[in-house]
Amino acid sequence: MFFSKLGVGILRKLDESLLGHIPPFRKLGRPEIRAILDLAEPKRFAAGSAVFEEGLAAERFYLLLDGHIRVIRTTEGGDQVIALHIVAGQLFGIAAAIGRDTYPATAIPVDDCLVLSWPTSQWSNFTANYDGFATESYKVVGERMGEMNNRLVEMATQQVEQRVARAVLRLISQSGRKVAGGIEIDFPITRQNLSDMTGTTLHTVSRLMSGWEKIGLVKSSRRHIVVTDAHGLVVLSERSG
Amino acid sequence: MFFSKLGVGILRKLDESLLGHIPPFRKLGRPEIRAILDLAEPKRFAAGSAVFEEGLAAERFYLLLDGHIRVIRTTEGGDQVIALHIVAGQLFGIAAAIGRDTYPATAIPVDDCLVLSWPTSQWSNFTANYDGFATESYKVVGERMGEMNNRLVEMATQQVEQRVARAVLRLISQSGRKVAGGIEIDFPITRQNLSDMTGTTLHTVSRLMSGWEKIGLVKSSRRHIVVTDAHGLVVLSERSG
DNA sequence: CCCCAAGTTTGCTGAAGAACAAAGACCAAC
DNA sequence: GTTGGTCTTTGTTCTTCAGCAAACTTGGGG
Repeated sequence: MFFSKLGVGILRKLDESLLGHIPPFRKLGRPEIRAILDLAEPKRFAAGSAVFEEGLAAERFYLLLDGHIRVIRTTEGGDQVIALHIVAGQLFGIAAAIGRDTYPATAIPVDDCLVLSWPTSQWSNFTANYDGFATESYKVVGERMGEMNNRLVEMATQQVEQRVARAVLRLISQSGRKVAGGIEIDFPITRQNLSDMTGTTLHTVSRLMSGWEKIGLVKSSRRHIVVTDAHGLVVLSERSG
Repeated sequence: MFFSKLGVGILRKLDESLLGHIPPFRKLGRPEIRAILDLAEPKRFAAGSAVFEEGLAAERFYLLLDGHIRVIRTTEGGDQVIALHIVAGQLFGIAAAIGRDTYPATAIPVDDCLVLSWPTSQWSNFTANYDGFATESYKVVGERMGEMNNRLVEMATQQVEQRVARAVLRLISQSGRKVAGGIEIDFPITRQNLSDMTGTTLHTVSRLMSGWEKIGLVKSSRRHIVVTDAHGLVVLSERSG
């Protein structure tokens, strides 16, 4: 993690290049980025401590600088569903972008996270005055919508094994790190988590993973998954219909 | 249907009040609405003929004036999933709003539909120059996202009976008409359609509906459903977890 | 170093619902 | 009125996967 060793204070003097390569800010000049940074509140979150919770007033919007965030919804029955994962460089909590005034889900850091945030009241300022910010933000909304849509289709048409395989593939494509012998998911993830992403049980996920390990598709240990044969997993995820 | 008896030509001289009560245009004055109407292409679609198809270049965006539209996605395996229904007064095909240049799904009229459409190139003009248009459009995006999210959670956590019940309830809330003895879904809908909305089979939906009819929750005939005890259906939809 | 909590594996059983099958009902067109 | 296509119902069988239960593994904290 880039910033793990740095104190939060350092952000105050951080070079404007910090945001310069992140899509929503890519088109901006240094003075503009400086202005944006001056309005930002940097904050560190430990794994497990919610950044914001479903239903609360959306007072701020966020940018994840480092770490991974899990966006979850909890049903009345206590079931948890993981809606999506946020990776470094992405905006989140942007309820304002879609005309909402409460957060639709809860954001939980999976590991130590470093985030910037701004008051929601700044949203219209950003979209109106910073070139490309609105466009990029809506593109993010579009991508998430597309992903949700795909998952909906999967849930409706695919078997558990295919769904779990796709979830794993999605994770390595969004947040994979090349390692010797394959690609690993670069944040801690449990069978329970995978089952919350796919609408199944940890038991079933465990059985599937064991099976995959036996035929050489993955290698996993506690809270840790390496895909050793991504192609094989793709093939499996497309089986049967 | 309001316009069923009218020719399309009449739109050319339609009063500006036509759009005045529709949310995205609510804040506009008559000259502005006139300008928008002048850019619009009105068109009638018969049930079953696609307005646009998944994957095609998003050359226009649409407003549904009358009728009902079903937005579907088709898998490689040929399975169909109904993503949502559009009712009169709603924008659709607004890929531009979320930074896409192709349509993410196919739009099929369920009954005879009357739509207005504009070239996508006008999108930035509308959002920039017409007060409230952007805000309302993004609110629509937000609502659809919320609905999809809810369905995702349902698919992951609920049983078939609960899912189907909720689908029916959602339909009557979005597109219900009060009739003697209950609320009816005011467009034709088959068991197959309901199963495409809930990820089950027409057989299972048929069994469920028969059961519900027996205990007095609904009354249905060919392509036609009346909910006679909405409260009972809500109770049922919340059962078990 | 040991303990404990969190995470994982595995076996067994049963229920939900899909798949297969076939007949019946309704509607529109001829 | 007849015919054919679409939609619906109902029965039976079979698969998948959730539920329950219990043991095992792992790694961090005291």
